[in-house]
Amino acid sequence: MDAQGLVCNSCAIRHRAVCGAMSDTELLELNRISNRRTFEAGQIIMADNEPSEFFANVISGVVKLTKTLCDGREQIVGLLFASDFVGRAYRPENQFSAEAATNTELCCIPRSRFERLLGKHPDLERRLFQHTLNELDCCRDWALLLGRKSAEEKVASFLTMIARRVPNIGCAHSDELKVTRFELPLTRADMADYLGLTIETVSRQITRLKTKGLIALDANREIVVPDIDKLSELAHIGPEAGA
Amino acid sequence: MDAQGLVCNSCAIRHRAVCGAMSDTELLELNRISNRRTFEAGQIIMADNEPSEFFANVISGVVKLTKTLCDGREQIVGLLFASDFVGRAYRPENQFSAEAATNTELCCIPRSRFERLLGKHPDLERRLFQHTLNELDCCRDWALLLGRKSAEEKVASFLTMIARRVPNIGCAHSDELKVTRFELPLTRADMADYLGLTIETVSRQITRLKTKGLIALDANREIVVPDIDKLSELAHIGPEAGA
DNA sequence: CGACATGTTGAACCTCATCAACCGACGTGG
DNA sequence: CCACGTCGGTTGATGAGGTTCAACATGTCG
Repeated sequence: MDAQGLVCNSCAIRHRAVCGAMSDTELLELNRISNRRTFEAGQIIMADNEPSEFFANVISGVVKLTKTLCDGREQIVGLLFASDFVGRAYRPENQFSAEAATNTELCCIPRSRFERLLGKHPDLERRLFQHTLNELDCCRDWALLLGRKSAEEKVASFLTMIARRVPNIGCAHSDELKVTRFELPLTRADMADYLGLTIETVSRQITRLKTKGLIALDANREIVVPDIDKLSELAHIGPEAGA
Repeated sequence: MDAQGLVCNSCAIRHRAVCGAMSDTELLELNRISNRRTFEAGQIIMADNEPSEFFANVISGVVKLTKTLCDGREQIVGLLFASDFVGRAYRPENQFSAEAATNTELCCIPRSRFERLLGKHPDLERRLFQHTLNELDCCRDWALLLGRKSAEEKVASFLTMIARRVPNIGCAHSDELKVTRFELPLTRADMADYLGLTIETVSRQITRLKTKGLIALDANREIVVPDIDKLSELAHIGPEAGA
């Protein structure tokens, strides 16, 4: 039974998440074995190379997947947003750790039960497969960014991606003027780890974009983008890439 | 019917490729709809953002997946070796182009027929899914490399990965002395595009490894690694990562 | 208030990119 | 047969883009 007594049926991410594959009756079954959990920013959800006993859907918040070298260098190899799936099917442990980047709400499902479900419902498995294919596409976009883009392009790419995937903050003129406004879900340190840069470089590039007039900061984490097209042009993002 | 009259049953990659999921009778079906094709080094197999009419298994050779920025910067976002799968299920086009890095032999299957097969054989789909999961793992390893490793570590990582995935060349002392010896399937330019470096840096790092005694060159493309453990130590590769 | 975390800015340094010259192998055509 | 161009690769000199180290600013919490 769901911890909060909520039913999957009314779940905010029901249609976009893997559960979108399931019929109402199947959802009842899923509902019985899933439970919501919250993680505070910084908490480890799944540890590197340790078996985890559950899978999860992200309901709200952002989860970062990180790899760490023995000498402490760190790289974020994936970001998960609402409706994304956490965990590695067919293998109990990941080769990276999953950590809450912000306060996060997850819908958790015990590993064994979910795998049984996968075996029974080909539609569910197919849906998860497609999710994985999309993740692979994103990862490859990111490889291009990490290997070939300048610091400025990296930061601009990151901001355009976040603008697309994070709920926008309404403001008076947002609709008429196409102003985009959102809260950064990551610290400068996390941004650096995601972009293959240092904190200082990220900070400098942000002030550079600011002086260029491409973005404005209402607070350290609150970004206003007057013209998202200009920003993404600077980012050298191909058609529909970036997330 | 297979072009060479070969049956899948006796295929060299039968057990490692996705077809490993299929029974003998199913293989007969697969055999009817598949055909072998060869591609010379440099030939495009699937073009960026263009629908391709077939999927394929790599039988021999190496295929590179590349993304190109509008200004010509290029990044290889994946390498495929024998038994790997080419193509994107559930979507006719890729967001990158697939190109033969060496002379390559592929086992091609028409897109529509293969997708019908996928629908009929959940085992096949599961197998392809697992293949995709592995590819995603590799891609994330590579993100760590691209984002956080030095040029020397990158080249060392690349060589250890290739040593593991490419058929080794036998030589007199290879067995007793644990000497690894293989042919590089990529030009320096391709290596640079894979590692997020320039040709010159790759070349310099190779000569550096040579003077350090970590590798030796019999020819430009023929690498001898006296002690693979030392090399992979320098590469800072975690447990079982790198491919 | 002080301690701590997050973020910005400055100066010096270093890795790697850039530009350029050069080498050897190979193929081609006069 | 040799001159020539091309391709893959190496090496050198130079400089720019990012890192590193350090100081400082701001905000939050006990």
